Amino acid sequence: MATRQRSLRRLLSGPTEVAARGLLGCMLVHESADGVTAGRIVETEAYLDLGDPASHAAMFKTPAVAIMSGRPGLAYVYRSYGVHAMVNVVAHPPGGTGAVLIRALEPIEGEVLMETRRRMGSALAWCSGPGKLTQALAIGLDAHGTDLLANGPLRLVAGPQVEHVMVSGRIGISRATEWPLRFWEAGNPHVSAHRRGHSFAE
DNA sequence: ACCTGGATCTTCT
DNA sequence: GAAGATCCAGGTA
Repeated sequence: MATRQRSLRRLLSGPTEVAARGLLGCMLVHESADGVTAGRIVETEAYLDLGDPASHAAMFKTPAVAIMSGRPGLAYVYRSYGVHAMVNVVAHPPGGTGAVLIRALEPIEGEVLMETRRRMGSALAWCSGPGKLTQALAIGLDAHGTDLLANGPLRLVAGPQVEHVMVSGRIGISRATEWPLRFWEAGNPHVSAHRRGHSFAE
């Protein structure tokens, strides 16, 4: 397992878009006071450096965003629409900038907790969106800066490579919408349903 | 100081 | 298909 975490560190130290694809199939685990919740990553988006007009790195110059240039594996967490927390994993080559937005999980552990936190009956509604999964796993802004590769309560765990990966433009943004930086596991029902069409296989 | 626009989700019609 | 909830950063003054 030390080996697995090492390979994750290596994955996250490469190009952000490669990391976004490689994170599919990995697990996001959170041990909170209430109990353990965990899910398998099935949808991601890459946000690049200053050359990516949709990336916070190019849009803001705040201390929080600066973490995108920090050590690969750190968590970049921010609030969206004043309501939702979004989790990103810092990933870029040495000296670079970039992060991967975790957009959807397939619930693996702690389903009862997830249902309680989400107050939604269907399992498909628990983690099928970036704002949903942070609520289901109880990930808040206080998680910002966490090293997800350290063995802490909030962590990433490497998993088998996903075989069938689909790619499309990123969604919910207004710039560089055609850049093929959204990745998901083909056919997985836990992928966010919003604007699912218009995609292509790699 | 004020205004605007989001990497969204839910609950309506 | 549309809009409200609700916060924060950046631009403009």
